Amino acid sequence: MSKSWPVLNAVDTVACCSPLAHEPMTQEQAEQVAPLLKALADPVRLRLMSLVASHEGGEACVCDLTGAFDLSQPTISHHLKVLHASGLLDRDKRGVWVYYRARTDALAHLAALISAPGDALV
Amino acid sequence: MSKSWPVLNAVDTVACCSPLAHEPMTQEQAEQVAPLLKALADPVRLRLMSLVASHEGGEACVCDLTGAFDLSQPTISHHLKVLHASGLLDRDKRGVWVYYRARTDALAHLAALISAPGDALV
DNA sequence: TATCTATGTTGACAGACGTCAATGTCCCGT
DNA sequence: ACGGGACATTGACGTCTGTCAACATAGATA
Repeated sequence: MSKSWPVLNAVDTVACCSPLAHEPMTQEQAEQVAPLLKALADPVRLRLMSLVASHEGGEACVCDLTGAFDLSQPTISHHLKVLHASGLLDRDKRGVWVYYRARTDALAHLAALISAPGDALV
Repeated sequence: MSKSWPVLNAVDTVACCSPLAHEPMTQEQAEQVAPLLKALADPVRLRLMSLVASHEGGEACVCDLTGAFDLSQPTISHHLKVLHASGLLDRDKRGVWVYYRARTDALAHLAALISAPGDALV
């Protein structure tokens, strides 16, 4: 429980710490990273991330997304909020529409953390 | 909804499908992958994976793990069961002890799926 | 056989989570 | 100013999840 480093948000923590298998994670690191994975660990949110990331221009408005699911609009809005709050989606309101964009850097850092040792981090 | 490919377990699905941002995931793919992420999306299980993966020999018995947490032994056993059931940990009973080993291939495939397009899959 | 030790299982409980209907807010066109 | 469309928030509901105490099982050893 050294708690020596400065306060970082979840994405920064993912960016700074070692791959899963290189050395044991501290409890603090785990508690910072787990919410990011939890945000991704839902079928609807996984598809939302995928739809946004693969959409032309790298961004999509809510109206592009709701049609892909058999869920109510508030439910989609809720999932987008979770992804935005965790730092995996950027939010940009333009006029009446709200556009979401995938934080590919956050995804890449998460991927680097999960993968086996030997994978370099930025 | 082509549902044309044969039944695969979660790890195989991760191995076969495209990175998150390359093309939209199908609902079926998302429902196969999400449980893997959900298994990782807990601070205790993240640290368990990290402890096992970074332990000498690449494996660790339960007795090596329980001491790192302020949790009861049944709780650790429960988390290990979740990780094993999802295919992220291999289980090997030798005598009285049970050894767990990280499925680095599954982790690598998960990481490849999460990361941005351009990352090749095996 | 009896006992000890390492690990898993069961049952119960509080809290978190996904979902929806209803409502609210903001912006644009008329 | 008014009305409508795009999106968010609220409150409620059932379900899932993490945790523990108690108990069960299986292997080693005497």
